[in-house]
Amino acid sequence: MAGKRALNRQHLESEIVRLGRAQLAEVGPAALSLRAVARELGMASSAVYRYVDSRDELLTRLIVESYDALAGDVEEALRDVDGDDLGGRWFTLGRAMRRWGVDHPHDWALLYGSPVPGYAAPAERTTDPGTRVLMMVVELLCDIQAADRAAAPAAGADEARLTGARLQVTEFGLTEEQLGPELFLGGIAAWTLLTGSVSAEVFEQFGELGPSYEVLHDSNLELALGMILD
Amino acid sequence: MAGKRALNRQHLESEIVRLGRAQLAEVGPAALSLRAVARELGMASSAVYRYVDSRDELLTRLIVESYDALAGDVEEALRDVDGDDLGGRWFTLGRAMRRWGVDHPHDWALLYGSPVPGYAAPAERTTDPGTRVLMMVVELLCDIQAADRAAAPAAGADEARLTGARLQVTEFGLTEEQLGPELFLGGIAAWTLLTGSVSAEVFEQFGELGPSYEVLHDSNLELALGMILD
DNA sequence: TGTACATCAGTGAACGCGCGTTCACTGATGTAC
DNA sequence: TGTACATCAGTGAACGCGCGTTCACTGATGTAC
Repeated sequence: MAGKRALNRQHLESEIVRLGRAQLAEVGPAALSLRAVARELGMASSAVYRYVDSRDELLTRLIVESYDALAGDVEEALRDVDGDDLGGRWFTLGRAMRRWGVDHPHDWALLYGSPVPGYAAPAERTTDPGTRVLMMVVELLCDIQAADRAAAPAAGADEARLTGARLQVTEFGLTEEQLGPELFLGGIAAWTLLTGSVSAEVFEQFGELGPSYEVLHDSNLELALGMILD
Repeated sequence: MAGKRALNRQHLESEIVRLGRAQLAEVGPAALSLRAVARELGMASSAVYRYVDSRDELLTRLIVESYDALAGDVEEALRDVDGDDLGGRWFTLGRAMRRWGVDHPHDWALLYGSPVPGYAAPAERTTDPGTRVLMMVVELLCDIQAADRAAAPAAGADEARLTGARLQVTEFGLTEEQLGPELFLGGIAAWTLLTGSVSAEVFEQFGELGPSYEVLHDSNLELALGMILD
């Protein structure tokens, strides 16, 4: 039995998320409206409540789905790269991330932009998908350390900074043998520069530079890599 | 003559912006409402139109005022620093910027977060205040070059990247003798890492790390400095 | 296979609220003579 | 200094629109015997 209802349900659930995403692109997360989705679906506004608990829940679904789409793209890009090519992995990851951000600017804003006022993402649903790409970076960092190719540590790293970093490394479930504090700090900076670079383009912080943003991003990736590798 | 009207006008204009800023912090830029401001002012909603052209104009005023407040804070912090202490200038600028962002998270979001859907900032009013801090970084870069203390350029900077950078340097009204393309690219990366670092904290992208963010920021500043100085 | 009952999908009205902006108007402040 | 007129501030009603969410209800799909 196909299960007419089950099928319809599946279809409508995905339609709602799809239309929600279109909404998002037009009016932004703060103005995301269930009524507008219902309208577009040709249903009474009350009907969508059969499929979605509330406006905020739709937002959560959009967030989770976006994190997964981004991580999926990055993962796929990394599949074609030789694991031993540490620098190549970083560039590939960084470029795939930019690609996704530029292709889905509003989804990028949802993940890495300003928080939505009045909405708090439920950690138990967003944390795991939200850290997938970061985890790939951490993996890369560990491989860099294993290959003994970590960048020379920054000059002025005092003790306070290093003990803080050690703490956070253990919070990731890693030991210092797997990921030293200096390399960890370099990784955080590299990650921050990476996301900042994509955000700068997506949010047009330098105006409309056009294709130059791609060149800038490569330059940023290069400099970021210098903080973790060599 | 004091000019009762002129005085009142001045007072109300600043009150409107002040209340608008409070609004912003509560509901975000997308939901910024003139009616709510009027309510808080105890006036009819139509009355604020004597002082503000439209909702979007209020948003513009908030943006311009925020850029100026941020730049003012940074400028003031820099006044206490020896101009020859190039590294000190960078740290001071970077820390002042973080301070302001952390103290005014919603204003930071307005300047460096997701664009407000349906609103386009009028370039003729926002560009100048919006680039004041960046200009201080550019000044620093020029001074670094003049002191012949630019960081060693990144390894893989190919010709395409450098000519792109040269173009942008001239768009800043500078010559290559004042600011070379490699240093310019380092400056962009440093700036991007700086804003990304503040945004990561303000937008709580690593969750609530608490005081660790300050330590991370210092680490990021240090690594960013390595891309421009030495 | 057919019937009886339970489940689910979708409706439409309602509640109570919000918004930006315009417009004709009253009453106070300012200005020119 | 006083009066006549012009300017400005603020009102309140209105237009036309939006929203999230609940609730009693109809009619279709599914299930157990």
